[in-house]
Amino acid sequence: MSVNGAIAERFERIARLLDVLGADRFKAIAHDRAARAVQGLPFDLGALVAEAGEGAKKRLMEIEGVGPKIAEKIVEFVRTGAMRELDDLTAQVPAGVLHLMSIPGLGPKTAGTLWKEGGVTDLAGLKRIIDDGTILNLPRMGAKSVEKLRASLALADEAGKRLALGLAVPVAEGVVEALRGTGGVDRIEYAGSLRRGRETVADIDVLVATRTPDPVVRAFTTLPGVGQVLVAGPTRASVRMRVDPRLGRWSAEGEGGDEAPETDGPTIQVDLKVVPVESWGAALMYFTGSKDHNVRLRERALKRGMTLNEYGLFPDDKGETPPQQRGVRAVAAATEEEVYAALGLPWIPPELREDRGELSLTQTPRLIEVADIKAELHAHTIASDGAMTIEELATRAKERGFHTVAVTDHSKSSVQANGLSVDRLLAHVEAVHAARSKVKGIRILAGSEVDILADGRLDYDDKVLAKLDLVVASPHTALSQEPKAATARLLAAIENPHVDILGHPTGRLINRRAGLEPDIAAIAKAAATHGVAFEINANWMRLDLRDVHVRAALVAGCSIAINCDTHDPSDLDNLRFGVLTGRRGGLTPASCVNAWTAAKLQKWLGRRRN
DNA sequence: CCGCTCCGGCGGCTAAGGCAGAAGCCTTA
Repeated sequence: MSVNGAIAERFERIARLLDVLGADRFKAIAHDRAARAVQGLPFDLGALVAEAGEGAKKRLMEIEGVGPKIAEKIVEFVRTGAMRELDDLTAQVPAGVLHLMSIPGLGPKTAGTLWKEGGVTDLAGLKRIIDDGTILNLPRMGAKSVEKLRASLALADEAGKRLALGLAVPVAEGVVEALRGTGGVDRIEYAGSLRRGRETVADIDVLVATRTPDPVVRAFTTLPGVGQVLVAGPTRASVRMRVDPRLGRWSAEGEGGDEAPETDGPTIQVDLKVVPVESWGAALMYFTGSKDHNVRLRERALKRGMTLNEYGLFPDDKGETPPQQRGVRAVAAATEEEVYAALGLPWIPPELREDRGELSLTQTPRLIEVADIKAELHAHTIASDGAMTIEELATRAKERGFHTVAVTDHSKSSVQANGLSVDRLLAHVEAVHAARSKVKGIRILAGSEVDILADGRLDYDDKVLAKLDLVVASPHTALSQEPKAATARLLAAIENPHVDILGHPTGRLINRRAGLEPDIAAIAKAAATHGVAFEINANWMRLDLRDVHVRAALVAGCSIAINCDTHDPSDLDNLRFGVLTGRRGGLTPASCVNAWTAAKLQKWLGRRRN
């Protein structure tokens, strides 16, 4: 785990421990905020502390959400590898108590009560007192609560998991389409972290505007695939829904274990919120989040004498009951644009709503869009492990409106993917040249996805690489090497004069493999110097680079490529996920090589050739 | 604990739903 990740994880643990101990809840919130701030930083805290020396604390306090105490804990962790405060807190609470809170519906207060008054120290202990009935002796524990706990406990493993973006999107679109068909739906859209384009989601949020909520809620709770109905009121409902495994591609490409489709498939919580259409904008903001972004907006509203909730932005009359219930007229509510404008802000793209400084934007940034992408620069054919011929690949790319496609089959070390020997590669280059006369109207580049070996050498000699129009260099093996070795490895690849794009730089697989943890700032700096682009691999199982790395790469001045790593025609549909990830990192068309004109792209590819 | 504002102290986003226990707490979003 990266230093930032390790620190964030510890701050979160401190927050949860403070919650359970019933300590100052604002202190817990502060640690949660610090955790998220640290996670989103485009630089490494280990490096900052090392470089800044005595001034480290002061530098750290420049980070929003990091004050003197948090800064000291960061310095302490970087220098000693530990946080005494965390150790002290951990010693006060049995290890299993924090796991209790992973059960939906069981929060810190209940966990505290179960532990202190019920002697429960882990999930097994909870199960025991549910089974023998003694749980009923505890305060606020009735038959109904216990029954819910029992049901949630049975699904505890399932509920804690986050679902990959690429699996969640089809579920969300299915729900939206099904409900759109019920009568009286004015507007419907999915929101939440899915709309923000996060790589994984804990639940799916769907927002509906209608004058007749009852039939919509009823239709929702009886959709096919709905298991448990968690709550169902007049304006909101939550269910657990089965994810159809056929929706996603389950077997990983080439390397790594092929995962057998699970017979049941995973489940995901889906939340429905119903609002009147005049509140659409405010409700969409509320339901899109992030929570931290919303908190910032509400604070901003209060400072300006207004109050913001999911029904609108209202004048703040300090009333006891919510303003909309007293017929107070909203300052803004119908569209997101007008609510942001009334708060003195430009419309902020959902992908940036993470409380990472987006409230200081003065105009809406023009982020990359799917329609900007005019080239696929990482694609495989039947020569290695793809499903298409060169001609078919080129035809499909052309159909998408692309001006360029690069044929980049695997190199010789990727034996499992039928990587090309030097002789086969040279013949393949000839085949690509031949295909140019068969498929007109698109530029077909002869390239390779060449393995970056564990020590940083490339899988083909420079003489061979020199014959190619484009080289994507990617790590495929030795993906658990030490960060230092990983950094040196990727630096070596970047410094090779034939490399154009660093493909899926960390090799991580979402929910399956952590991948390399190089010093992103260091390799980004080198990539900027050598004119090498970093890839966002758009496959939803990869999304590699990830969002915060994209941001770090852009800060360093790198160009970014968004590639589908196409193996079969449907892979080009993954482009949207790569674009979302780029947007989350603040990527604009100017910094995305796939969005450049054919001429500009060609000029860039020629920069170190000839 | 943080940020703000002023150097010591104070306030900190908002609402709905569900349960337990009869007004309020807890959880989640």
